[in-house]
Amino acid sequence: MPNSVDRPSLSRSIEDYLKVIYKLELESGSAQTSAIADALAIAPPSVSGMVKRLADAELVTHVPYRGVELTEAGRRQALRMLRRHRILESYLIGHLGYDWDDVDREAERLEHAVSDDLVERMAVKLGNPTHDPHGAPIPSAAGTIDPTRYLPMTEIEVGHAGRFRMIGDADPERLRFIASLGLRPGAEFRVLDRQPFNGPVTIELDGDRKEVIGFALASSLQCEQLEEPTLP
Amino acid sequence: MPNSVDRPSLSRSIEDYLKVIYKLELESGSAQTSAIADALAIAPPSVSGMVKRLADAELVTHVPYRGVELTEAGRRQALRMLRRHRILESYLIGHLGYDWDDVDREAERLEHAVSDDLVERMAVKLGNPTHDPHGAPIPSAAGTIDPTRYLPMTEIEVGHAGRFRMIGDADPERLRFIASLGLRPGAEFRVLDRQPFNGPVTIELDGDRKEVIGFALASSLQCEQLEEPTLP
DNA sequence: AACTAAATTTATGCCAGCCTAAATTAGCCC
DNA sequence: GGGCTAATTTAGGCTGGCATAAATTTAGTT
Repeated sequence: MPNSVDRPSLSRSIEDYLKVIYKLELESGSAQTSAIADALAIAPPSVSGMVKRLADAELVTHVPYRGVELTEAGRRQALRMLRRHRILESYLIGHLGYDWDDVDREAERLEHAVSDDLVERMAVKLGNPTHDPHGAPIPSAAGTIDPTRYLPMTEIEVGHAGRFRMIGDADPERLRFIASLGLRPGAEFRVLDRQPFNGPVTIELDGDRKEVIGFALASSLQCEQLEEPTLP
Repeated sequence: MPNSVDRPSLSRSIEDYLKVIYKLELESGSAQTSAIADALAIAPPSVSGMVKRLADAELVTHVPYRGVELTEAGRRQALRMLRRHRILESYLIGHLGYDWDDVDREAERLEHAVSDDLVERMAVKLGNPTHDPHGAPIPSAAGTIDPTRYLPMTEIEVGHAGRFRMIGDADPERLRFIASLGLRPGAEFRVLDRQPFNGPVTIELDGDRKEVIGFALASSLQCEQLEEPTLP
């Protein structure tokens, strides 16, 4: 089986664009120029230029003034980057003593440099995990990913129990705050109170009453709503 | 202690130039434009251009038409790269199952991406080694390096014993050949015969007679000549 | 239907790093 | 010291990837 070598190996920039476009499609269904520019902290015209190149390389399709969509090849590459990132995070935490909250920067640097071979070696050392320490699913080497969608904590109904599944965020400060509340992937809680407009959510966790504050925070906590309250 | 952050962090290209210039200075005492171009597999005019930028950044001094010399800052950066490379090689071999002979490519990619923090974490996991698996000395985090110079195997006198110390080469084929002879850093041998002009060297190793062939090969084997023959 | 605000694209320009071709310099030989 | 050769530098060009300013399109009023 002649490994699919001799693909031109994407530039660091292109890899970042694909990753961001993938995330935007997932979160909001579409990837618009200004959203990409925002996420990459560059000016919108620069995105227009790159989008042209990505479309030429058939990694995205582009409808002018409307936004961009990953092609099959583009999605494959994006998932490959996501796998690298999450395997790297897992390895750095598991084998090199990195903390939950500050591993993202390092993984971000390395994901553009490691070979597929090294990623797979790390995966083996980790026991081929399917989820990273933040609870996020790790795409398989073949490019498939667990499609389960969870709810933001802000949408779980008052009185219901929930299980915290993953944190879709990499900001160290937020991660530290979440960890300080005792929220880890798999943790079960009950929603005691909830303010409208994605306001604070009050939960009971491990017998304690805790307040989860801030729109960006509670809405980035991906949870599953449990049918039967587990804390009656 | 405000860590020396906010240095502009050298580009990948610049890091490669500094590494190559360091090696050339070490091997032949001077670093000339064409030698740099050769080592990096780029055209000489490109080197001229980069040398100008390196000189502007005070990483090298440049005497037109004469060559280039690392400044103190340049040498510091070169040693930092060497430390990264050798720690990475050691870690990949020791903890991720890489082989002696094909670890170089991976380390070469990673050395531009890893953070100093990660390098030091790997060094700790390895027990702060002073030499890598090829026998090459690893610069300290402070930027000092074991200055010991060994002899190429081709210069050890017939009848004398020697100790193999390090292989100054990364070519996988050569490394495999050397490994197949049983030559590992620390191995002791006796020179039985030696052809002039860096020709083949015949040695006795572990009781067997072996022939080390090829100029580039035997001369890249750095050895120490033992005063008292150990195999009488 | 026309006007306006916001998003997007086009037009230009800059820098890093590479290239080739042409000009320059160094080193050597007689 | 003149001339040849090899090494080096200058000149000019290209691509990737960013920027700003100006033009264009979309969408939401009214």
